[in-house]
Amino acid sequence: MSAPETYYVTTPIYYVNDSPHIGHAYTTLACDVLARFMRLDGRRVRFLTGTDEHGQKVEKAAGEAGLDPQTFTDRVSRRFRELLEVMDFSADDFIRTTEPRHVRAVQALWRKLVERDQIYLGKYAGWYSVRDESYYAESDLVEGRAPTGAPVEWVEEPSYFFRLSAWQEPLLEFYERHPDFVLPQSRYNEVVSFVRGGLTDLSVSRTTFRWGIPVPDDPDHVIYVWLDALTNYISALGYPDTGSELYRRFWPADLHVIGKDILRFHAVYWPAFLLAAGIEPPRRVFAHGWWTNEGQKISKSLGNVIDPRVLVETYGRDQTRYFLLREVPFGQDGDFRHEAMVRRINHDLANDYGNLAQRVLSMIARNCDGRVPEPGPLAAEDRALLDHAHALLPALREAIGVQALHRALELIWELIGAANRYVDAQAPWALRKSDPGRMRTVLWTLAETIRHVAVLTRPFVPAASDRLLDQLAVPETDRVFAALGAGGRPLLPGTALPHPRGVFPRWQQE
RNA sequence: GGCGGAGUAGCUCAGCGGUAGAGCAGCGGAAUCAUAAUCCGUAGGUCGGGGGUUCGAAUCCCUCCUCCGCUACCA
Repeated sequence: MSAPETYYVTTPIYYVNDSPHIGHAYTTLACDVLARFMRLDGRRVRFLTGTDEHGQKVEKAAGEAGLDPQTFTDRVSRRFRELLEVMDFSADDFIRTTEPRHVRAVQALWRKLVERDQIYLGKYAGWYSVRDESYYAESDLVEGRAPTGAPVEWVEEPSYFFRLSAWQEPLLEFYERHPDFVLPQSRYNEVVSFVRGGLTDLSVSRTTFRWGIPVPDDPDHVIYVWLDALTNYISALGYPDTGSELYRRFWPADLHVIGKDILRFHAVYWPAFLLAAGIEPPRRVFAHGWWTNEGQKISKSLGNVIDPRVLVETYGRDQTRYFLLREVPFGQDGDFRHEAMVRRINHDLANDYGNLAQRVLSMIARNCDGRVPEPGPLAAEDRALLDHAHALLPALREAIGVQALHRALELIWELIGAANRYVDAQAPWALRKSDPGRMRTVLWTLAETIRHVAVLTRPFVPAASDRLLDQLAVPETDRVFAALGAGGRPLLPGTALPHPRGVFPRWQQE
């Protein structure tokens, strides 16, 4: 038996300057679904998230809170770790940039770059925005501020530079050879046109603050936060020990999921650093969009920040997960609206899905002695529904392969719709008297279809899916994709089923 | 200024050379197994404006308008 395929997916590490909000939850959610899907599909998965804890902003924020940076950072980092529980995220590792394993990796990468003559000592003079962690040319400034509106300060200091300019052509070749390195497509175009526009060497060290990883052999300098942060993707695999099991198995990463605001760092700087160090770049960077709140841009000053904790408490964990993934094509911006959320909960989850299960399981409970019915010969309509169910997994693989999470859900709901139509067309409640044998065949076909749906919704709405699988008495070991399809492990007639209970309650007007 | 994308039913969007589509909302009906949940029917919208190519254009070309993203520059 050959080794299972692997899958390495990451979130960005979240900056501890901020508490977790819907944006963080959204990114990690997407990764969680992908990780769960791949695990159920038999792949060996590594799902990484964590926190980015260095930099001037953190140093300042800690000072304002009257704490030393490490204490401050411990505190905020914990909140991000707690988000995993809140949203039911299945991360395999949580990395912090203040951990020794990470510091060691960053310094090793730095040394590697120096060794390969990719870093040189120069002098930096220019405008720097602490808030953006970014430099701006004089010409970028708008009324003395960064184009983002952030305040800037004049910085003049010795600095190490990374020879980014030397990587313009290699990067362009790399993009050309990997046309799906960046998704969505429009982001790929942006990246390519940015690099075509010319790259200048990148300042990669600071002497103006201390809270960071010291430059090896020159402790006056602290390593640029992005070089520091991006390295987490390999430090979590044990870099610089490239012979380690984790590293060999999982690098290069299959996917970095990010928000669109940090695309340049991931699609330009990161592959440039890696190419310069002789390390293979990741396979894909997917940049998703932003959420607005009831049509309004989300900002702290507006006070309309969405706390994932509140969403989960208000609407439910699976409901929140479903809404975020279904409401908006993954990659586009979305609008969070209470009304839309309620519609998704009641229509998609309670009515279409939950009620399908409930009506079928109730009929089985009442008319089949609470056991999986014994089907007779299958009619064409039965086969058609089962064929649809069996064909779903390959279709989902395709959608998931390009991170079309919304499309995957759409495909599943097409089967749910077909199953509801089938119930009405077959009218098993009428068959109860006219043809009980036929009724049992219909109910078995439906139960089997629901089994497929429940297994396939596990990555998206894990808890509810499992509650449904409990009701179908599907053993833990059969709740995987290998148990689906024509050669799978169908429900066994005669199996006793627990009393049916709804898995997706309707949202009640409060 | 440059590059890219978008403007299609009330809303969100798909279609991308061959007599205008989906979901949601709305309207009418059927059914009654079920969380009053389902199913069926119903969309008369100059496909942003104008011009062109074609037997035929949301669909190709030109042009204009509006919006969005990336990027550059002037000051």
